[in-house]
Amino acid sequence: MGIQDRKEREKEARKQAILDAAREVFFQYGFQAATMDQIAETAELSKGTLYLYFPSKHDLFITIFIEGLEILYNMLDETSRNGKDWETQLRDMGMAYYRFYLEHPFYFRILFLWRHGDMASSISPELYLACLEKGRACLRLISCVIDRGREAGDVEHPDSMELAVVLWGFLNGTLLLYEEKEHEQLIPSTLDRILSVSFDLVLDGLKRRTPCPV
Amino acid sequence: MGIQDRKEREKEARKQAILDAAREVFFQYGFQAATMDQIAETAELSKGTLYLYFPSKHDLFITIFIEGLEILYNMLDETSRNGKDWETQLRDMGMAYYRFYLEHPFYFRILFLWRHGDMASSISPELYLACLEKGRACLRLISCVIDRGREAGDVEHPDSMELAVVLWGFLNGTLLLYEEKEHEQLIPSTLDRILSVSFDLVLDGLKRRTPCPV
Amino acid sequence: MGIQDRKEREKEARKQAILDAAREVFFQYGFQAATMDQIAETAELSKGTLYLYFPSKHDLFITIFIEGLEILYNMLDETSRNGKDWETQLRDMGMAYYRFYLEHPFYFRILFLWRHGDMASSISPELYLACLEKGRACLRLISCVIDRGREAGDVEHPDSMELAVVLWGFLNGTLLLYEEKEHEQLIPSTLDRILSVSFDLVLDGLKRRTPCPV
Amino acid sequence: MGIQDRKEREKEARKQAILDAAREVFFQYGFQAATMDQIAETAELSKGTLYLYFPSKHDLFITIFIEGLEILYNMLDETSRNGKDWETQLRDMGMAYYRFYLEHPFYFRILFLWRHGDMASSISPELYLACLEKGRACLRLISCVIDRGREAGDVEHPDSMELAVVLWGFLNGTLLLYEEKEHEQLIPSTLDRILSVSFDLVLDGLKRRTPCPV
DNA sequence: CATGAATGAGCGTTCATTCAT
DNA sequence: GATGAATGAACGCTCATTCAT
Repeated sequence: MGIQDRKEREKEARKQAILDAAREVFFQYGFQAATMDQIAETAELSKGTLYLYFPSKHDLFITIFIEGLEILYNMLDETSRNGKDWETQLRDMGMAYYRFYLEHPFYFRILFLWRHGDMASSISPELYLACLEKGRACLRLISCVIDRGREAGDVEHPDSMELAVVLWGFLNGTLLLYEEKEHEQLIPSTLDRILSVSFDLVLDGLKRRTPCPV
Repeated sequence: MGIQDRKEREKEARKQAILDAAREVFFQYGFQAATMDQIAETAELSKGTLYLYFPSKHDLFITIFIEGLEILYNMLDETSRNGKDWETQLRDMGMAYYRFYLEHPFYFRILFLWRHGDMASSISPELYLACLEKGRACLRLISCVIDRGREAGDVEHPDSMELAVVLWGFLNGTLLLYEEKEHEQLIPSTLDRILSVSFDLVLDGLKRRTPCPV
Repeated sequence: MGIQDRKEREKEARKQAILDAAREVFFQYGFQAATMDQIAETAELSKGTLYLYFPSKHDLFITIFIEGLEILYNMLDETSRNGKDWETQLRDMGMAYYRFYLEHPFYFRILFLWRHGDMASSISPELYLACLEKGRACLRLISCVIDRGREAGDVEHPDSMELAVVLWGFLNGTLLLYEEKEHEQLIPSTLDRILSVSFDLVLDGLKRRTPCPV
Repeated sequence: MGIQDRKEREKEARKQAILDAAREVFFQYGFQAATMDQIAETAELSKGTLYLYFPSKHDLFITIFIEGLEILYNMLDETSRNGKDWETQLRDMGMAYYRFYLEHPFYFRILFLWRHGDMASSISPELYLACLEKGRACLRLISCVIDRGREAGDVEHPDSMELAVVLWGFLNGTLLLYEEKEHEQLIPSTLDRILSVSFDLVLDGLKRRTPCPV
């Protein structure tokens, strides 16, 4: 029985080696510019072997894509369990996303920056669905926190999932601004400051506005 | 005398025909995947003719890119002159951007979605600077409106350009969410609703919060 | 009648303008790399006009080629009339060729360096024959001088045309050595010196060797 | 063990097949006019395969070029060891060059006839230096023989390398005359005769001229 | 199972030549 | 006669994928 296991393990190890190489190459060059030759060489494997483990360049890429999604999800998930009040927690989750952006800039780029063309049509349906579901899960983590705000009476808006989408878009858009090569010449402020302003603004906007008497 | 003019007009018309074809192809496939063959075929011209009017694929693309930038700028600019109070105007400008997105979705994609690689290095410096300046001009339009809010004492934050960047990023991020092919399965709401929520939230967040007495 | 003449003259002038441009461009870039566009632009004429006066790029080139041949011929011819003794004259003609090389290096290159591929097959037969005849004429000038050496009893070899060919080849080969980009690294001497050695050697070799008595 | 060897041999064979095809095509058309498509078709391989074995058209060409250089060097080198007296040996080396020309006319053309443009700039420096050094080595072989003539007191000129260059140029120039397509109509003698005359003339010119007493 | 040699369609760009005006 | 816009066949080179071993 051990033989079977070992083979299984070796196979998995090989797959990881390929993924490691693909990650490195995709991170450095992006999807289009990366070549299977580069990946094969980096993995110290033959090009043919790549196709034994992954049916296409697209699939290889989407696997890396999902990795990033999972890392992001886990960072958000962990934060969502920190037991703080909803407002602090929401801000923490924003910061967690920011940390993801800082610590895994290449994953961030792959997830939100590089266009994937008609990738959807060229990858297997399972992978496609897996991507979707993971994205939904991230949004759910956020909407849960907002729900707590609503339960506390701090948030008025009735649909917390909608708010989650809005917040997600906000943060994303801000980070993306800084991904442009020219951002220094376009934006007169650091990302840190801009994000700080964003958080304040969003949280203020989110909180129920009790009309001031008089 | 008419002959000269007619020739001029025909030449311009041909240039437009090429741009029309290029727009169509770039819109459908993006910069990388589009080919000069496709553009030539779409324009019903030979490939060589393309190079009579545009020195390279990059130049063709950047011309389309700038078209989009100008359309967007003009829509924002027009709105910025509508003479309404700052809050309404800011909302109107957001809606103008939204209209741009709705009416020119492909331009939107070209401007904000598709990565342009190191396009900067392969286009003429003048074009590059023109692009940057146009982008800055858009941000200035926004910051001007915010300034009016500050002057009216409604906005506390001292740096209106920073706020403009934040708002721009917010709106962008939200729109981008809907650019994903899978958005229907990811987001449980229409873009209309999401944007409405966004505007409310941002404007509420923006306005000076006079601490409620008591 | 004057009108006819003027038209004729204008036509000739146009042809010369084209040739001037072609010469400039061919000299700078060689046959292959030169383009009809460059020539047209240099001539300040349209590309179509070039084809009105010359049936092809090849013909244009061969016309320049013949120009060079005529210059060379005239320089040799002039020298051949200087009335000096045969040995001095032969040396003078060698020097004339060297002067041609120095004063018209681009013509030299066109005549002896740049390969013309199957140019022969793509130009008109008349031009082709004209080239040949001019080349023969040059050789005849040399053989005539040698004949005088034979008549003077200084040269033994019976066929002066053969000797002319040999001398022509000698000089050519020596000059060609210096046309290689790398000649400085290959040849440990200046062209002046090498040619001086060559002339001495050839003239010594040419002169009848009366076996030394004893 | 044999498998490895066989693969190695097959690879080498393929490389040779490509070189054979390239030789054929370059010989027929020269560097510029030859195309990779032609070479691929001649080799009965796909174009991509060519690039598996040679990184560029230039490299393919320079490999053929060096082949020719080595053949020539070896023919000269072999002759330089024949132990005969210097005069006979020098004549033999001339004949060896002539044999090279006769037996490898296309290599001759590649080495001395076709311009290589700025090939120097597009090949690796090592290859470039190797070419130069091989050329120098050929000249050295000649100068060594002349040195023996000087030591024997038969040659007066003090710089045997200079003489070697002169002789090399002489022979080259003569052979080149016969490379012109039109040589039959230009030159009234066979190459054999012309070379024979050349050798006599050069050797006579080379030998010390003891002034005839009386 | 792993290899890596082979494929071939495809790319952006060039340029001699043609031809309607 | 003169124009110059249009052509289209090439070109050198790339690279995702296949398949015999």
